[in-house]
Amino acid sequence: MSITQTLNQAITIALANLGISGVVFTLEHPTELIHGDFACNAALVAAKQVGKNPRTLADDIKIELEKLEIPEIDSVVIAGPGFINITLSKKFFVNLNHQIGETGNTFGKTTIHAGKKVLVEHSSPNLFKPFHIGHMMNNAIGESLVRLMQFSGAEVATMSFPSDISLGVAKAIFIFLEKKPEITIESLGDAYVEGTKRYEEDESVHARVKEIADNLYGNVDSPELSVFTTCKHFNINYFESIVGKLGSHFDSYIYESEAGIVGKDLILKNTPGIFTESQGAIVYIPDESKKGLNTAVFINSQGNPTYEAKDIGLLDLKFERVHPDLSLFVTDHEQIPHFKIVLDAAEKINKNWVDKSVHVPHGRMTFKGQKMSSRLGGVPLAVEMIEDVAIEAKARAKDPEQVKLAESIAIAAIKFAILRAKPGQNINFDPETSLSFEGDSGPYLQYTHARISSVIEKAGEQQLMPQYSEGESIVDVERMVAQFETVVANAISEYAPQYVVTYLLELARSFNSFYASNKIIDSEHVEQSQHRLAIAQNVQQVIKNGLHLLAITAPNRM
RNA sequence: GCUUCCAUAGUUAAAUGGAUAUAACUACGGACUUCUAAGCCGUUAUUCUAGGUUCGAUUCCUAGUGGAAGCACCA
Repeated sequence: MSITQTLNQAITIALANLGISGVVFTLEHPTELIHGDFACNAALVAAKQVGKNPRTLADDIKIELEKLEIPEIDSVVIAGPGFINITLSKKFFVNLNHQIGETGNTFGKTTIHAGKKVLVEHSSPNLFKPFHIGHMMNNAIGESLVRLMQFSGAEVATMSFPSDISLGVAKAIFIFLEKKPEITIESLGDAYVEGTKRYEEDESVHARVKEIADNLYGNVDSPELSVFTTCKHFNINYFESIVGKLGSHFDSYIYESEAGIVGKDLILKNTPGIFTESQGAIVYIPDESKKGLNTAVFINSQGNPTYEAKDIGLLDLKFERVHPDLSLFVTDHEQIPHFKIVLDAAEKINKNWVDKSVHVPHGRMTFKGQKMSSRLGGVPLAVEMIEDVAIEAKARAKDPEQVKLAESIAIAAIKFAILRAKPGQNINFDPETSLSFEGDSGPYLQYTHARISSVIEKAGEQQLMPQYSEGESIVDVERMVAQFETVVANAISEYAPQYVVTYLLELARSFNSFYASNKIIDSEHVEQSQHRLAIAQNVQQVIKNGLHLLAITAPNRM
């Protein structure tokens, strides 16, 4: 039983002994450690029901709690308007130290989604546009959710949904067939931009582009299909090499082309019925009662499925292939209205899909105050940005060994800037100010980890082994370590990686402060030294596990 | 016009309805004959406006101001 469960139960019993039941109270870590390890608001919430002053009631609850003699509780203090502040006992910390040693890299793992299957779809690329820093934002959040879900006890499947087909792609293929350039990531991007431009300027190419689109949508054997397939494979390799660097792996892909076929079929089966023909297209008209939902085109007048229909197909394929109990998908928040409509329509086809799906929207990166758009040039590519930041990291390296780490430090700095914010929030991304190696930053967390590794290694030379001592008093860093499990649990249930980020910063700061004023390796005070080493080791493990949840590497040296 | 989201120090961000709103960057100052100075300690500064609900509001509700997004065949 976790400490939270133990305390919850104890408070419920204490309340029951006072004849109080049905009170919904919270048990949380106070902002300041001075207030104890846990704070409970039961007295504040129940005061009215009982007709007592909150502080008086809190005092009564305290007495009942003390009667229970819970070994994990050291003391109970009533503070402020009537908070019940609980400080944990030495026994608890001894057990915790034990637990961290035993669980290691899985310390912090919960059972929130135990026995369930969770699907996470993220990082979906457009195969004719290079992977830019907007994609990197999606990836950072998506990958962190994957890791969090793995820590939820669920079996996790990952998926990406590449856009391989659209009228825009047909335009790009048109350019490719005409110019036959060597396939590179640049030529793909250029063809996309040029195709769009050409289509706008020259109406005479419309018929040919439509023909290409039809052949691609219909999977018809043709020169365009062959070029298209080659480009697609090329780009998937490029995509995998980048996301691999960022720590992601995808168990499977569903392409828009597949989803389009399935989606179109489903729409047609439900027309008329759920969908309606209108002006040559097939549309979905939401019920009058659905305020704010607009009519959307699912199959256009050319007979091709739109993004809406593709998403219906995607839902069908996801549930048919993976059978998830929970299906998360991560996209830009500008797609919120789109998914509202799609899910509203989807609910009428298969309610199960909608009940089990959760859309996790993220903000956009604004860059030097301007919103980035991939249709315009000048959007920084992910690889370029990593290289740029890595130059700075290299400049700080003290030896050739460290130069090799530059890239992973750069990635840490970038990911940190993304993950520290609430996912829905737009991020003002100015490398000058947002990307830091000092203070609240990814490298700061990495540095703290590396520093601890170094200390523990040095201790080994002096034959000092980390060992928890009952005689040593408990310090703030240890109390911080005890909060990790709660933080992970909250991050999982709210899809909120920023909780982990904020917590790791506090933990690292707390440790660095401890480190600055306490000598860890000290052969004259062996017991104390061993105890401090045990603390260092626990902090190191928690930082490592926390960074893992953010998909940031934890180097042993830097 | 309709719908939705957002507004926190000079800047970038944090805060399940809780206690003195948390940090970092910047600026200035400081400590260290100790294990990694990408570190530590200190100083200054913040909830858009007006109401409401509540024991308690950055958080919930109403109105306003300012910004962003979506609103028929792009994704």
